[in-house]
Amino acid sequence: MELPEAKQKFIEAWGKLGSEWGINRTMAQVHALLLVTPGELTTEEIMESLSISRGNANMTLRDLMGWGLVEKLHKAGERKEYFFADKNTWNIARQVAKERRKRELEPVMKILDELVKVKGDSKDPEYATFNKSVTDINKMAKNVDKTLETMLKAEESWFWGSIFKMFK
Amino acid sequence: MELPEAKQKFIEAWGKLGSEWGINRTMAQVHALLLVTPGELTTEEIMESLSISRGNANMTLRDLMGWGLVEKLHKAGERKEYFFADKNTWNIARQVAKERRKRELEPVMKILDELVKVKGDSKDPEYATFNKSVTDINKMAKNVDKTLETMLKAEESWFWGSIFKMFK
DNA sequence: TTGAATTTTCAGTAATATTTGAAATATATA
DNA sequence: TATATATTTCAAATATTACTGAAAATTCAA
Repeated sequence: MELPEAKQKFIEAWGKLGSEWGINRTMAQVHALLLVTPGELTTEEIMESLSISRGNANMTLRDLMGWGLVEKLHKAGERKEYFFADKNTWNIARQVAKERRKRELEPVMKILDELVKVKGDSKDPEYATFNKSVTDINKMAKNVDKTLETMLKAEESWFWGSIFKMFK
Repeated sequence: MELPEAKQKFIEAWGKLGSEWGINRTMAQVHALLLVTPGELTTEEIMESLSISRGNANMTLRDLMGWGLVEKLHKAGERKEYFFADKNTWNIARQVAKERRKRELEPVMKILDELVKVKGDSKDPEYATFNKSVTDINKMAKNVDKTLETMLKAEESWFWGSIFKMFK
């Protein structure tokens, strides 16, 4: 396989994976493009390369910056803005984990905390079932949250090293 | 908060979380409904409870069974089918991990394995950047895969216990 | 078998999400 | 300040995904 085709495949695969995980395809594709590009790209080049409109490119890049995955660069004497992605895979994973934790896990945990407090007659199967499910899910959410917290602070090699000690 | 309202909130929250993670809202809601219901429900009861059509209920239940999250039950002398969910949270997490690994991680890993093999001139920044990103992502994917494998085999308390030893 | 009860299918419709493109706004330079 | 260049916005168009409802198929008891 030649490089241009390989890049294309990578962009497609990353886009598909993103869409399966609630991230819009174009956003994942722009990210992928920047990951396999040395240096920086202009909006124009991204539009061209992925055949997307100016508006789409602009909004997508803004979103990616909001996720902390992409940054802007101004070159001296140039009007155009240049975009590049952090290519450190561990940083990417952490950044995604951090944002999803904040945007999705936290709100759900807030609701679960409310629901765990709901009182009722523990002899009533309706209540007992509700309470058990909510309590268990709440515990799991807290475990996931703690694990993410550790991950966010960790060095990559330490983190996987610790994980793999589990196998033995 | 009263039980019926609390159930409603739980179903909504689970549905929202699902949709943020690439699982359709109705599917997550039906699952949530079964999680807070003691015993089993018929298609009719699910339709009624969530205000969805027969067709939707039928397809959603089939999908949930495909994910291994819901099972059918036949009661002696009855024509109707009854549905219930496994309420063990650890089983649910494992089941979801297992399916997503198979459906999404595996296909991506197959592509990454191809892309890692692509040859080129390591002096060429285009190639070097592509190769580094793909190789790094491939490594991370393999680490995630191994971790999932461990999780799939593990007892809940052992798994979290091991994870939390990492904190110290 | 027959037929009532139940489940399944799927074409058509509805709801959501994404994308476009052109106008409005902003910005740097001369 | 004027002008060319670049960015942003957002209503409308398109594409994608999910849902409905009724017809077809299946199932089982009589």
